[in-house]
Amino acid sequence: MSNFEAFFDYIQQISGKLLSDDDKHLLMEHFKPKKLRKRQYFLQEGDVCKYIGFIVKGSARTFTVDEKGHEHTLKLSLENWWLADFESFYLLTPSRFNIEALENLEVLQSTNAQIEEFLKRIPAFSAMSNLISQNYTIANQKRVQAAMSYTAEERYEELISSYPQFIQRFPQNIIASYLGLSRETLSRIRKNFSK
Amino acid sequence: MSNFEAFFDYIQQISGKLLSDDDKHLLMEHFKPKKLRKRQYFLQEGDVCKYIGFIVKGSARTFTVDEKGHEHTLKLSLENWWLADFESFYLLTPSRFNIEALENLEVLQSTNAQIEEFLKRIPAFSAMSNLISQNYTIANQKRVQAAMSYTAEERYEELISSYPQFIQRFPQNIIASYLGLSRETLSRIRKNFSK
DNA sequence: AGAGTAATGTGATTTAAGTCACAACTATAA
DNA sequence: TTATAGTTGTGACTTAAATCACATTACTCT
Repeated sequence: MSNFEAFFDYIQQISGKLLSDDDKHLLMEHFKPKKLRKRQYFLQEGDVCKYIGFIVKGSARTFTVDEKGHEHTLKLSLENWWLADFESFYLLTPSRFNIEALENLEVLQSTNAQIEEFLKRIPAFSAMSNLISQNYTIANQKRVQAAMSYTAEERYEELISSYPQFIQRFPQNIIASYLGLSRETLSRIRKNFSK
Repeated sequence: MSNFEAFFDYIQQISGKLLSDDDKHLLMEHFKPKKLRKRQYFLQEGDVCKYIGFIVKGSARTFTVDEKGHEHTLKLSLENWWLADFESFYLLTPSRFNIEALENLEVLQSTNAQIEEFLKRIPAFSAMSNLISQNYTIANQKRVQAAMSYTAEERYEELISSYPQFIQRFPQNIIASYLGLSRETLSRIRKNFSK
């Protein structure tokens, strides 16, 4: 099935290791395809994040809603990214986040217990996991730095250079909430930019 | 040596696995004790972060200086934490950060190549590493959320509840730069608080 | 012990960004 | 195809926090 081919390629490419036929069967057996339509929820605030999803097609955002009703987008996720609230997923605690499909979404999903199995039994999976952890750590560090040290304009420029796809693919109100800005401020920054 | 005892305890406690005598010898052979006096640098901007340190005693901060000369503290680190710019350490790229001892500092340090060896050869070390990655991911997620969604007051309250030690141990200008505030604003927030 | 440096407090002023309000435009769905 | 909801732009006003300036207090180093 083509979904899985892309997934296998991803694991092999990141890890630099090959998956055996047995490995592939194990993964196919325990990763379940799941489809969400635009605006459906992968995870709702208060629920435990039981599944981690590998995005085959589509996009999603992870966000909170504060007391004033403002949404704060923590993460935007595209094809070949992992989708979960890792805090809730690892610790099995209720999530403070919502994860919503921004476009029709196809994921391959599995549980924490299964992931532990894959890590033990599939060397390529384990190597991929370690590298992904590293990348997340690096990306998070950058994001913290940007949030703390940069002005609104600088954060927008940084986003354009790091994730140009986001600008194309997501509406401005989502981008604004990802950058920690009001949509009006983002609109004004864009106006200055185009000059 | 007592330095290593605390280190071994840490690994065993986090991983839930025991270190064999061989494991311990391997670690002692390749983790080198290093002392820094207050205000000395563990890492300077522009250098590659060749070493990761396990803090046995003391504290440090990871920070950048922007064009206006303002310092932004990304991370504060205490005993039993790991000290490195992970981006530079993993990728061997020049670091954008400085890491400075805030108090006299004792670390056990090792290189990326050695860490790879420990991960392969010491199950307790590998298990510890995976759990630490998880914890970092969770902590970073919280920090991003706080930076993006919370007001100055809320960030200060959150710090008090998450890391009360920080308030005792670090001067206010450092805390302010960690929270992404001017020192004056932090001073005023504290004034309100004590009422 | 005393000079020099670093850390903190506080008022006055400025500024970046948020908020509010409304208009214009663009999807989407019945 | 028209009604409805969602998205974007823009002006007027407000506000949280930064900046500037100076006083006070606490370290630390020889």
